[in-house]
Amino acid sequence: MAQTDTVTRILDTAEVLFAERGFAETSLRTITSKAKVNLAAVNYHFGSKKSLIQAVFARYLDPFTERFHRALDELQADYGDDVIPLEELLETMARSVLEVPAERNSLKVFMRLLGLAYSQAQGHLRRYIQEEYGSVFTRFTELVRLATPELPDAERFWRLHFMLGTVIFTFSGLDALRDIAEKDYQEHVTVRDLIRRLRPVVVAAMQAPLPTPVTLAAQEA
Amino acid sequence: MAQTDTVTRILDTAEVLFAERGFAETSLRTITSKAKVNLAAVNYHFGSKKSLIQAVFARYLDPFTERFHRALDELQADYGDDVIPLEELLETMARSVLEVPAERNSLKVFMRLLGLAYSQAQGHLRRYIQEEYGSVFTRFTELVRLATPELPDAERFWRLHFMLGTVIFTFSGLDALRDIAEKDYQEHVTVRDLIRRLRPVVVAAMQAPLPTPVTLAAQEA
DNA sequence: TCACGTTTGAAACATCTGTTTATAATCGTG
DNA sequence: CACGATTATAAACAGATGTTTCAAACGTGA
Repeated sequence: MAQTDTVTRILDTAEVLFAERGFAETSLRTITSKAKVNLAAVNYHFGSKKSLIQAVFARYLDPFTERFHRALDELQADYGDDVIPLEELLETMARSVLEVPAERNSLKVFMRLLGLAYSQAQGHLRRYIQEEYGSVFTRFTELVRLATPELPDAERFWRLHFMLGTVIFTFSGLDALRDIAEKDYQEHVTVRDLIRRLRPVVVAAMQAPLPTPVTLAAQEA
Repeated sequence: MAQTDTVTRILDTAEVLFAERGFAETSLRTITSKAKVNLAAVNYHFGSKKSLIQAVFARYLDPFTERFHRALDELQADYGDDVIPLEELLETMARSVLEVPAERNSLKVFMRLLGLAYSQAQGHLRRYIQEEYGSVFTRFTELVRLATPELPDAERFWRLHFMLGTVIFTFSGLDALRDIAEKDYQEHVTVRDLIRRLRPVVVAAMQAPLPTPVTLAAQEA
């Protein structure tokens, strides 16, 4: 099939270029020439550059959400009415993320794309992701709520986003950080290695003591 | 002075547009028309768009590094040969960051720019910031090393970047997150409020137990 | 083999980009 | 005031961008 080949070749090329340089910094001409397809092929198969960007995300997020949902199903089946511990939830999420690009060798690309989705303006992207994949995260955060009853809702909300920042930021800048780490500490860092380092940090962060409440005296400006 | 007025009007406009949409997505025409100055003024006063971007950063980072250096001086004077506790170091850094845009009301812009510096390609920017302002961070991380002697060097390196991600990500997406938080939890979140919430999380993350070392059995692929 | 829908190809389109040029206005200073 | 330098302005430049057009090539079922 010539059609499918062109489509996947565009997607394969686009995802690494987007991950490397961002969306606005990657032109369709760069993509199509590197992918060895005609310039018009993008607009023919995807309609527009916007849609191409969304398609790139869908190819990662569709399998991820499906796996993540299934993993949460199993977890809930195992625990029945018992509360699922926080570590289990985090572990399950990490595993679901890791499994997605197992065939492809590009977890890096996946995480970098997520980072771009947050940091780049691209309003349409945030809306698309929220609408298309928001439900998994709602389900996940609800389970986290049950696992951390001692946390006020607002506190848990912020801490989850703190940790989201940690993960996305780390994997987004992975290459640069890895270079420094390798030069300074002579150790090659794999993604699994980073996840091993992240685990205790994230758990400790979620279980940190509550902040001191603001006293009236401390309120100024 | 007409010159100074044009220069600052360009910088004032550029920094908020950059923060809102990123560098590549903000054209010089957008900046100059919104700033009500001539298009050629940017190239006349700054030389190029690249240099304008760097100038925007310099206007934040110059005062910050100066304050931060002075604050660390005082801290080291107070503690003499004693080790400065981690909390003090973090507190000092937070205070230095907060003081910079006190006159301007744009801590948000400051943090968002930092986020962009990391996430956007813009190789020249990372180089510029590293060369121009790397020394303060070296000094800071060295003090953190003394404050956390139990951490292996590589572990501390990664944890510091984990926390950098937390902070930058949180403040970068502050507006969006604030909207959600306000809607869901009926509480208005100020920047000082967020810092109050961040403190125990960051401390707990830095002091989290060390990750379990990789066993030979667990090594696969 | 023919006809038809799908896919490719090269070229052109209009628009936007950062930068430069040449001229005019403005300012500070003697 | 007048002169020289600095700054502002409008116009043009060369190149890149996403998108569209239309003819050619292709694949497939009759």
